Amino acid sequence: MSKEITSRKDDYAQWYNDIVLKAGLADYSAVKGCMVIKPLGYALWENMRDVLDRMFKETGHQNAYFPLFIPKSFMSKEAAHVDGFAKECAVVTHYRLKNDPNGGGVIVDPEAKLEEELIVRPTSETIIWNTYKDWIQSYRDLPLLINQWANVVRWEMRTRLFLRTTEFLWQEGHTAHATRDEAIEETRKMLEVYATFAEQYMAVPVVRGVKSANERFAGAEDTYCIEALMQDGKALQAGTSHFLGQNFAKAFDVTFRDKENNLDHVWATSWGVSTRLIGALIMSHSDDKGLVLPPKLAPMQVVIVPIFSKDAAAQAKINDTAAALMKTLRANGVSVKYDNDDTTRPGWKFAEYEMKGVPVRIALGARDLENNVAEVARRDTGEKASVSLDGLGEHVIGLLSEIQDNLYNRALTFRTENTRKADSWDEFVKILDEQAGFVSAHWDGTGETEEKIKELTKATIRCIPLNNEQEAGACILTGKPSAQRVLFARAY
RNA sequence: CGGGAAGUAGCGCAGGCCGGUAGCGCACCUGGUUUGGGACCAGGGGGUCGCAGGUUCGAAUCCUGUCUUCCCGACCA
Repeated sequence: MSKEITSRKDDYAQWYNDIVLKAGLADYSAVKGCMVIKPLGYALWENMRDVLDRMFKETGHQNAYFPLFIPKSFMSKEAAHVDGFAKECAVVTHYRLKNDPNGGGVIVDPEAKLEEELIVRPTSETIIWNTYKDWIQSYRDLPLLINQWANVVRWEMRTRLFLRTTEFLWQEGHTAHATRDEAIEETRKMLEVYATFAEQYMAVPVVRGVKSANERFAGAEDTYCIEALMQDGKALQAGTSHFLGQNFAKAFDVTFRDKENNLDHVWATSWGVSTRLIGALIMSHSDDKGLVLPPKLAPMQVVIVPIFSKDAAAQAKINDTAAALMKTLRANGVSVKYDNDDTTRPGWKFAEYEMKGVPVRIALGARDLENNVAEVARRDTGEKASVSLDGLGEHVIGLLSEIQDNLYNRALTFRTENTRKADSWDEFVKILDEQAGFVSAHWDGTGETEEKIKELTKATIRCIPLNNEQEAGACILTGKPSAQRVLFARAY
């Protein structure tokens, strides 16, 4: 296997693939469009999931689980929803195989055709709302705040590791409320949970905003989103939170009695983030040496690499020093590994842990111990320093926190530098072609104009930022009046 | 489904025009020396050259067909 990875600047897509494959996050699988998430990738997902799950519970949500299969008829109950998902559904038509009477392998048993086909969930609104009908009778049953950790399948034409796979892992929250305002508040609250997670844990700065009608979730009244900017200047939708109005409640007839005994449909939200976040993480921080992980999510935060010594006493001292350091770090909740594998050499280990994104590496050799120091290398900047063994544990803990902050600040600076205002069509196109990034520009508010801009430039409206500054202007394409700028970009 | 490219060892590739013993790098196995940025020496294992036909004394190589994969579009978290 080649040890080199393609440079970010030469071929960003290839660089991204190299990182995923060579750092050992995931692999292509036997099933086209699906991927195998390898232990490192899965450990990362577990860490993300643990933090998010805690945040969901702190905001009053409970986990539940709904079926993988959805009766086909459910999909047609909400008109916009079926329009959005019909083109990418996997369908189960039979429930049995049999030996091929003509020899060879097995065939689908034609006798075993399902009366009603089952859809492999592309998202669970329909099956969940069909269930909520039975769970909700009274305002006393509200709000209903449920989250599900699950896999979903969307039969996409083209896939990319983590960013768009046929099957992916995610969480989907589905809530029901007595009032419109309460549901909107929930939608915004969960958006803020996502934004906090992205910024404080992933160290990825995000723009909180609302989608234009064209980009809205199929069946939503409003789609809120967090948008991040990747290192190649393309935007990535990192999470969405939808205000569903009463659309699904009406489609599945979910009603409740309020305190005055009036009957009304409930108000709904849904929100989700997926393994795509791992793609966002990679494309925000990593470099030509491989993955760079934020300390708060890294499965391994510190690795200690011994420089073996032939002198048994010196070697024993190296082992003892490492053991003491590990004890201190573990007592402080830091995950640390002592890599005393003697079949690979230090240089190989250095490169390997850089590829895997381990935030801090400590090298311990006889020469260091004579001077009562260790070599401490940080992954984010590549800096190496000799640090005294006295208080090394505290130093490392501080360094992890510093790396976390540095990654966020670096990404924020990148985004700030790559967010530009355009006031004319020429300027708009020029920025997209020559510099990429977010472009803040006036738009006349119509779907037709948005569509036209997408056709001409491949750029879409990523969002209308929340608390957007109101400013009179003219649409960059049509010149019609506009009350505010919106954020455009080419996107994943 | 349109437009490109490629299928040869686990991975990455050469060979192909000009048909004649199937090669290289990495990885793997054994033994030894090593260990401060992807070690070195010696030895070893592994391939019906995508598949099916054809031409030929002889095909990885030429011809025909076919299948698959990847990249670029349409679709999208």
